[in-house]
Amino acid sequence: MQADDQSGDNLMARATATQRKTRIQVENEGRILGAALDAFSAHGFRGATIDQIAEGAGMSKPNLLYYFRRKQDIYEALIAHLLETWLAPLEHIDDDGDPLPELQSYIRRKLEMARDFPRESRLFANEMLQGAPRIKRLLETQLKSLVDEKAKVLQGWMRAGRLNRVDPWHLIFAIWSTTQHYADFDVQVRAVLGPDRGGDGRFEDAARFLEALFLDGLRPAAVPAATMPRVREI
Amino acid sequence: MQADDQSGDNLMARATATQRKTRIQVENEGRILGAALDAFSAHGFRGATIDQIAEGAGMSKPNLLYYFRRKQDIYEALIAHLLETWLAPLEHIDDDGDPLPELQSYIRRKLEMARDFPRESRLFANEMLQGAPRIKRLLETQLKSLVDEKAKVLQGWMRAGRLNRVDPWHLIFAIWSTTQHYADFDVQVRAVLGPDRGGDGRFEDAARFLEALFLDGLRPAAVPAATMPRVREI
DNA sequence: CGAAATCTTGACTGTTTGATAAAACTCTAA
DNA sequence: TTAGAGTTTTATCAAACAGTCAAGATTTCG
Repeated sequence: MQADDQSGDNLMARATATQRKTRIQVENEGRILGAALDAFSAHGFRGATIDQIAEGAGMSKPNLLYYFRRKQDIYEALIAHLLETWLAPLEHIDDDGDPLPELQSYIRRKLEMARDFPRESRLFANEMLQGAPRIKRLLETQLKSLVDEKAKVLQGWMRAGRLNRVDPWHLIFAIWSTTQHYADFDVQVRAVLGPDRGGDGRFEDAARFLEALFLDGLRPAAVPAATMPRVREI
Repeated sequence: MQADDQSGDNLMARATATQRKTRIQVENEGRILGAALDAFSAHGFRGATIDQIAEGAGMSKPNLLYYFRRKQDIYEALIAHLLETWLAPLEHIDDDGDPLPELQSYIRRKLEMARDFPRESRLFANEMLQGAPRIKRLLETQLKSLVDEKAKVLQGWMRAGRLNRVDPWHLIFAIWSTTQHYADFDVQVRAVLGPDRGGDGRFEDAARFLEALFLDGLRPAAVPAATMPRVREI
């Protein structure tokens, strides 16, 4: 652990004690973070500029810097908030549930996030492309332990013959990559599908395809009953 | 097609006619493009700086600008070269081959590219994240027609009962995303797999997993012979 | 109301960045 | 060997950039 605990909250510095947020503060910070999400998700940390964000938020640069003292503070506020929501669906996978429905709803949720929060997905992708300099430690601790935990759930299902035996870590990677692809590579997806199929229906088509791929691909094979435990009802 | 055919070759401009490249030219352009690939793939077009690239190439900034007059020229030279190599594996899919082996070798080739050319993969990803401003037209024409062509090959196999019926376009997206994930999200993959499994063996594990996922998932289902054409020998 | 707290702005600073000009140097081929 | 093509460097520029400051405007609340 280290001591770089800047919580994007520079107002604390000038106030003597912790204090409630003003109406204007809430409003402006929201506008700033929204504009910053646009900028950072499209151009990365270095490529985005404060002027650009300020313009997107409809305020002057010094005014923006009144709420977030440094460019980094805005970025870190976004990243911190991002990680929370980004991992929620994975946490939701339930050991007591049935394998295929659990995976199905996980895939669906991740795909919905790609559809509804594409900027967040791109921000995350951008951070990864840069080598995750700001969150590498978090990935190695928080993320790793969460994924390890869920991988063991999947392994349990596989041992019970309720799921085809594959590497559970790589399975999770595959679900991440295929779903997030529809946010991160949206331009490409639209361009390749063309005006007809690249419209709003593309997410439903993707959902259908991904369920076919993962669920059929992972359904336990029909093998002689002697060599493998019976599949439970689903 | 359009007329923006700047082939990153600004030396033509000052020479009266097309001329052969000097030893030094070849050497320096190579060093520049290598350093630029590092910079652009990690920080995107806006985030990368000429100074950074010049330093990576071991030369002064004005010297670099002698070979490529503008930052954009370097970037465009990279992108142009990238698209060629990036689509080669897809073109290689053979209508006359057998479905599963063809897919298997395509997946393997794409995964090898993620392993051997991660910077190229990240450069491409970065361009996508920014909305592909410089190659959108190419995606809509060249890429689309190539993917359409191969999707029809897959559809033919599906109609013949040699491949499970899924959306072929989304199948191609899935292969792209899962394989490129190992280049673009490399930090995350390493962090999650940990020091033990995140080493050099991760690509072989990934290959094993992806083949299990795609090939088992796409193998034609065992259905009554009457309802579906017989599977050809493979 | 009116004073304190909060918010906004214009003007500014030092630095980085993309790009240019011209002089100086090096290589190459006749 | 030497003229000229090709290469490198020094010096420089204007714009873009992150961030500061103090003064003015607005909101909040007793």
